[in-house]
Amino acid sequence: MIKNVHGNTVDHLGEAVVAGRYAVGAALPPEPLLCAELGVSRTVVREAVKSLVAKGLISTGPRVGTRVLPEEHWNWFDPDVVAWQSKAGLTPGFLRDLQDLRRVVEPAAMRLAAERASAQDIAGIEAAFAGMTQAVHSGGDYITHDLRFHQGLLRASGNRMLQQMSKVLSALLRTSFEISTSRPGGPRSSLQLHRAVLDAVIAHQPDAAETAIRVLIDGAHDDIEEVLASRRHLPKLSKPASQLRAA
Amino acid sequence: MIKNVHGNTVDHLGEAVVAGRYAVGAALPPEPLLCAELGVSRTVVREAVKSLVAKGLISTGPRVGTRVLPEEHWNWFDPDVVAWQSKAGLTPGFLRDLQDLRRVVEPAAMRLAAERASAQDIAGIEAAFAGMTQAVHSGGDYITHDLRFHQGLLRASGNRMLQQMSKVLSALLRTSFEISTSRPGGPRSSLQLHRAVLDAVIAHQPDAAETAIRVLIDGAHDDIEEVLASRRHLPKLSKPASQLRAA
DNA sequence: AACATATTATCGTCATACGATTGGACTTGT
DNA sequence: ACAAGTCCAATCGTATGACGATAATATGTT
Repeated sequence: MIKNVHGNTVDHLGEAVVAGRYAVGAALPPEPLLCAELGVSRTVVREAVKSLVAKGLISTGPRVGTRVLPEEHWNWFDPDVVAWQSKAGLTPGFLRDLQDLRRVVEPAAMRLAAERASAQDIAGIEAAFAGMTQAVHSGGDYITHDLRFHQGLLRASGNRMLQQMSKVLSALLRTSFEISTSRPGGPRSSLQLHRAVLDAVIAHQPDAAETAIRVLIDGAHDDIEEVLASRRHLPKLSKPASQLRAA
Repeated sequence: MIKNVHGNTVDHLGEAVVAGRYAVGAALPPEPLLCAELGVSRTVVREAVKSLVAKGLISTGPRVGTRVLPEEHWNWFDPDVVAWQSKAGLTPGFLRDLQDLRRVVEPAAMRLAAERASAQDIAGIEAAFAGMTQAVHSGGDYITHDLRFHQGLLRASGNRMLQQMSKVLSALLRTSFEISTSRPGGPRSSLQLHRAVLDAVIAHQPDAAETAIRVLIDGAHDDIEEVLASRRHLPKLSKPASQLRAA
């Protein structure tokens, strides 16, 4: 279980902060206490704290302690931060932000991809699509290939920043996937929609690519909104898969 | 000059990595050497290295050393990373990525801002605009207020991720500003364009807001492309202001 | 009551030592 | 000579102890 002390410590502290275990502006326990709690040396605690500082989660200072920064300082494009948030439970607000982002970014990225995608890009996306197809027909890890599919398309946009968003958006895609698989015929129809996007990109048709991805996104959007509406009384949506299957 | 050892060390190393002083995949000097170079203890070097690891710039391992990761791992939404890149010199490729991003994000964000902006948001943006106006007429720090203006609008979108992009986009805005001020009547006409955006947001008119920001963005876009085209023979565009004034 | 001063909790930095990992050199057997 | 297994050493990883630096709090003085 224990692999490397530093990584575990960063995850533990990062998770605790993102989950809201310490209020914004409040101080974490002093370093000696954290050492005792986690059973590691001060060296490890300090390096872990520095990592969280680098991600904008906390700030430190002599006498003032280690304090949780307001959320607007958190680096929401950091894969770790998003992972911790996902683990702690995706709040409706966070999901909505992700949906906004996706609706802004993916259509534009598809346009760029249709204009710029290289043969290598296409090959990678085709491979991902093949994996999705196989997963639907003969069983397999659909979500992984689905993520690769979207990641490949963003990469094909040839833009560093758009590319990086795939890491963040994958949190939304995962949730979306959990929902769509709970409906009859979800994956099969989804497969066609994905194919349409890829075909448009291959044919270098930005308009068609944008239209196709919009259909895909809107479907996922409606699914998620429906679930959010039906669960409005719950503060958080954690472990979406199990909750949805129970619904 | 020397404020805090850790911050200086992180900046020094981060700058060196982003500037390409060490090739991708190559190893930085071993920790003891870095200690000697920078005149700090190993503790400081290690914590600085951990910070860069947290930002996705490098990875470490026993015997393998501290190696520079491929650029796709770099966290381009981290304010520090962008700042180091700006300091090292904005490459044409980086500027183009930023322009793509801006053209994707800002119009959509203006729509959201027009729908959701609170009175407090508006007040902040008005204050920034007042600062811009004053800077144009009676002299002052135009760029700071300009950045606040755009930052305020992104904040008004009510979306955490869009909000964070202001930090990244400000690198582009700064460059754009340097260029526009070098043309006759640049700031004055720019002021009108900004006013149009703000008015549309206040009036809750998403379409008008999007149209207005597009005009603003396209103007900046053309300016930058023109400069990039005229300087195609130069590998990097660093210190754009002085270079442009000399042109 | 206002201001200057001392106290102290907490992080910041340094120094040293040893453990853990891994790439490369070395040895060995065929 | 070559392949496979073994050993070695470079480098990061972790632990410990000490002292300096900083800023909030308490204290004292006018």
